[in-house]
Amino acid sequence: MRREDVKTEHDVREFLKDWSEFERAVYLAAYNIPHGRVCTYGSIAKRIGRPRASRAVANALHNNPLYPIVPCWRVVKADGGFGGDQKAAAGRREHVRSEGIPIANDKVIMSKEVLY
DNA sequence: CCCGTGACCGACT
DNA sequence: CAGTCGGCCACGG
Repeated sequence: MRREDVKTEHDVREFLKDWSEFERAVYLAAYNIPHGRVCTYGSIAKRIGRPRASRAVANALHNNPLYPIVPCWRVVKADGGFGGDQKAAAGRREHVRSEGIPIANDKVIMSKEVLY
């Protein structure tokens, strides 16, 4: 399965067959975040049944092999901020803003409407 | 198997 | 309300 041919969730599974179960779960969860919404590292962790693995979730997303098929930029910190080095964080922030999500003071304004 | 390294989190000053 | 601190956990060396 070639990266360029990944179009569906099934394709994502296939493409990641050799990755760990944990990473696969993280990428699949992120893959399902709808356009115009965001999710936190912690909630992704809960969603995949590892409620305390938020740091590991962040590590996995940092190595996202399916960008931009897996929209890792829609995953933010619990306070709406963007982690990582400034340059990359700013890039994800603008990407999120371009999808219509309200931002103030470099953070997403967390509301239940925008939260996935 | 131990150790350092993070795109984290919640509680507590 | 901004920092700090301890706990967390997958991964690679």
